[in-house]
Amino acid sequence: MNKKNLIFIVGPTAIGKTTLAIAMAKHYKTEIISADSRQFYKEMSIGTAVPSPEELASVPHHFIQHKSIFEKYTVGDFEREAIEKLELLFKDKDFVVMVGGSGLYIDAIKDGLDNFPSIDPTVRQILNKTLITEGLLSLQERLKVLDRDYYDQVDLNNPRRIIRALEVCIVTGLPYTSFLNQTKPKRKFNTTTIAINAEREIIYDRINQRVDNMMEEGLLEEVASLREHQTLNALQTVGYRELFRYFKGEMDLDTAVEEIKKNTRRFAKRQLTWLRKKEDIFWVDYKYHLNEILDKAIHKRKDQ
RNA sequence: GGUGCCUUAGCUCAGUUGGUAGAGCAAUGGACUGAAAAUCCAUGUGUCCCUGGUUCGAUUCCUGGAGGCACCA
Repeated sequence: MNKKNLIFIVGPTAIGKTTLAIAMAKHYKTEIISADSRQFYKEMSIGTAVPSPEELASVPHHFIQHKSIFEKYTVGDFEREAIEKLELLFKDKDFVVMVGGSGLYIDAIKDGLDNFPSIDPTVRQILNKTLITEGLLSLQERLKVLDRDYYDQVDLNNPRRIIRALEVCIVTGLPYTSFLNQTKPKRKFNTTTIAINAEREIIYDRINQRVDNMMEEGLLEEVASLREHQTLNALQTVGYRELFRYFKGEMDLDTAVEEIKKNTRRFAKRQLTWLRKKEDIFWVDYKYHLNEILDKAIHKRKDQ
């Protein structure tokens, strides 16, 4: 029987995932891997709510601010690096904690993504231009020719989905769908997923409070220092985009802060939508007791 | 105290020549395999302030209240 266990801590933003992850990691005398698509970047810290220096010092963390916003970094890259790191950690640990709010990144570790060849980024650039010059319909028609199966199932209104499929089709000469549902190697560890949740009103209160705290900590200055890079993908992030707009004079500061709160609320809602459909999640209230989680979610096999 | 105006969705308001109502924003539900804090789709949630009256029928008209705003005292 496999004794290696990966514990995922998930949930909407600002619910307290970091705190639980640290408590859990301390309990098992282990380390934490972050699966947060924005805390990867070393140039961003206030707006991404990376753990505090004290928190980072209390338990070893990985994949926090290990990349630059100037680097291209994909879910696939993360999957490879994180699995490699996990194998290393599992050499002398039975438990590892992974924490993050990016559902796709969690799933990539839990179940694995299909293998795709890497795609030259210029292909996507060209397709993005085509979207502007020729319109979505033109891209839809190309997809219809190159991958009729995907054309029939994809959300045709979503340019991101269409462009992703097209870039794979164009570069490989094969339909996008031909890469899907490959038999993926089974993970060499067990997984337990713990999702923290609370009433919507409580989540929203916490979000509002956190945004105010970020502003007090100097989010405005952090964003100002990144202004010239605002078109980079990593900076397409709640808390940054709104303040870039403020600097452009599109809205006053109070409005920008309200927009940050609103967009963070919407983000939290999308996170919950992603999690709700999962069947093997152990949901806990934000006023959890660690021992209860350990007993019921992780050590449940002992009782059976 | 007097006069005028206002009270309809969480907010700002429109509207019904009397047949129980609709916009914007907010919100809610959903999709999503290398951009994912991204991107995309769908949805109106309501003692029409209260009370009597007229009427087959009142959120709409009339009486009387309550609250708000403005002006006059």
